[in-house]
Amino acid sequence: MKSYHHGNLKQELINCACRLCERDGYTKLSIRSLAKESGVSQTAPYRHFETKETLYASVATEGFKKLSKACHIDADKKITKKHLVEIGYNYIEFGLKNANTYDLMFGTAVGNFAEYPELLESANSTYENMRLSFSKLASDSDEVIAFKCITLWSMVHGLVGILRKVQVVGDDFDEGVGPISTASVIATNLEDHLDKVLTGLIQS
Amino acid sequence: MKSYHHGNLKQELINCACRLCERDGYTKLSIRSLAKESGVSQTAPYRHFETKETLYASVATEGFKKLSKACHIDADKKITKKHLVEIGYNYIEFGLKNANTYDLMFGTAVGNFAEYPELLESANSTYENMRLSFSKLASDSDEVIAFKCITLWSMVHGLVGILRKVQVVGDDFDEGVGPISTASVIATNLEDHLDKVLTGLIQS
DNA sequence: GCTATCATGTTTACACTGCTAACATTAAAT
DNA sequence: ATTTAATGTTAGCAGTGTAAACATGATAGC
Repeated sequence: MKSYHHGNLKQELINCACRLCERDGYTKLSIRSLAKESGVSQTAPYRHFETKETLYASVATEGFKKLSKACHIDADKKITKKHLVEIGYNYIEFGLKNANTYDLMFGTAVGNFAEYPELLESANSTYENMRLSFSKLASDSDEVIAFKCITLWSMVHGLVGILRKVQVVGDDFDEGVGPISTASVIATNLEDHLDKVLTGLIQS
Repeated sequence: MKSYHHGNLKQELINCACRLCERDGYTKLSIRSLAKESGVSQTAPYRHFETKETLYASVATEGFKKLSKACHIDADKKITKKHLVEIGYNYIEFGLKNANTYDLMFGTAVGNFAEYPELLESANSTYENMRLSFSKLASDSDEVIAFKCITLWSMVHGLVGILRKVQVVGDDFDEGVGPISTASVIATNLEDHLDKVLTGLIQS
């Protein structure tokens, strides 16, 4: 006894899209398959998402919320360098374990965040969280804090990219000092690595 | 008086694809439009590229060759830290000026480089060039050299990603210490920034 | 030089996609 | 109770990747 109106279609579409995006990558996701999965007509999603990019933006928004949570450090306690390393580590872990969603968040599938207020908000809040943590480590100026924060972010962001690129090739290629094995070494000693870089960053 | 056989179709398709990919982004590129552009039937490209991914791989290969060239330092002269900063700067410049091609090289459009020998070769050779430059700076062990090299690479790779993501939003958003203006500061002082990070890296 | 072969190009066709327009149903507002 | 707006459906367009069957012509062996 299915009613004509679904009742909760938008949220169900988003949930479904998040699941399928992460499972198969966002390129494999089609609005039509999504509609079928929710037992609704092919064009029903268009009542809730103007274009496919709008749907992508919703998935990316969810992604930033999860990333925010993964990188959150309890604000009450005193922040040490160890905490920052932890943030970086958690960031990288998120990027590697949610690789397909991560692509949607940082790739070009969603062109301009400013067109999607919720997305812009969730992305900015991820940044604000990180910045707050840095601000509790030392009494730097706002500019220096922001600078360090962006430096850490680009560092871990870059590592996610390189590690992923190198992982898929497989490790029977460059025994020794090639990019694959080197990246592996970095990956297995991530905390050490982040610690070194952050030490340089914090002291300067 | 056009002959049935084109004569140089494969190379023309690659050139055309490189141009269109960089102009419109690889998602806008279709095999059919490419064929039309070369004045040939819709399915002719399939005689030269098994799938669309194979075509992508060719474009990415060209990309790595250009990147290699952009990051090349003349091997004869003595390498100083300044040269490494220059490499990093050139890398970032390439990533920003060839953003769409860069996506193809480091995104997920081409899944596994190992399936495309020429691509794997050109990507590895980019890495080897960089590693060679590092090896001429100090007498580190191969492992340390590789480590530093991957660290610089992930650093600049991450900066390209963050800078691009933040650029499209526009700079009338977060006056002061938001990610946009901070990234702008880093961008306009790229040499300084790389110098700082590299100094920490080289001394450790 | 003649012919068989094979690389390369064409035509046709299928299943899929994003998206629009016109219409149907029902919940909410007046 | 009636109007209206939100949400759903159906039909259809133009475009896509790709496979199969066929056409053409360059080239290799006789």
